[in-house]
Amino acid sequence: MMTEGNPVVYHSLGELNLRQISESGQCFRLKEYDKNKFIAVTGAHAVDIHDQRNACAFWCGPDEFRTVWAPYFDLDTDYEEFKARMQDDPFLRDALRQGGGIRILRQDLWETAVTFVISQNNSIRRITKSVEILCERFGTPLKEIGGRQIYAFPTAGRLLSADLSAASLGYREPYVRELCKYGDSVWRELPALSDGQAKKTLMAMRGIGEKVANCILLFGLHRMDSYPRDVWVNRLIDDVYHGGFDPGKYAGFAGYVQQLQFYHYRNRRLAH
DNA sequence: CACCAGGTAGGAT
DNA sequence: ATCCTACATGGT
Repeated sequence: MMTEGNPVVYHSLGELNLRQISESGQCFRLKEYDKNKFIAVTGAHAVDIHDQRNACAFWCGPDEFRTVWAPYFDLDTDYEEFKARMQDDPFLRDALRQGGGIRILRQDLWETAVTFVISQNNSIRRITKSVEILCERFGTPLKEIGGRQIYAFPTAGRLLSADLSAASLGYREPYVRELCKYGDSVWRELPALSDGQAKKTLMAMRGIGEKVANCILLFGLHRMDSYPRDVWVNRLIDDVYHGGFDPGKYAGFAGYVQQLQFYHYRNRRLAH
């Protein structure tokens, strides 16, 4: 079914690594369901991707690849120059060696807003679990991949009238419910706003502070200058840079630098 | 048992 | 403006 016909083969050559992205903490639904086999979901689309050595096989038609997945994985952006400009920093050189296949995804704005409101003072494991429950219970069924039924991320309307207790959102539940009450217009208009205006609009919503707003700017609006500071990034700046790190040095891709730092530092620390 | 997790709201200073 | 703390839940 999902694997009939031919996949679109993208020659990633280290520029796209799905395992690294799935472990990078920027998204909560890119899942390795089998060795080197991933399920990606965005909006009303889901796809089976087989990540082999230097190529990713996307099991979808060329039109869907071009209009949905290439944009989602930011494949039309050239990261080479970003990488070149990090080479003078030893920590970033290491981070690139470990996470050079990370990209900044262009995720659905609504989904990004909800998932990062859930993320506050929470663990990636629990966020992922909560999001999975929300999708399974309240999302539209899309298709089956690897014997699993895949669901879309639920709409605001559906979540508003739902019993969210099974997702164990804790004290964040009312924040999510309040988010649902904003009309679609807010989310439609945000992409047209400047970074500053968009951030201000987001931070006026309950449950969205500076850090979560920065995550939504980066992962939901692809504002590459946004540099979210979570506990790990703060720790890392303290530890590796002795308090002196200026993301302004990386104008135009500071958010990408942040992802690499987060991924590398966190993995290193969790390794023992 | 204490402490932590991709923080923030609301109140006190 | 800046500092302080309670906050649900599950894992270590």
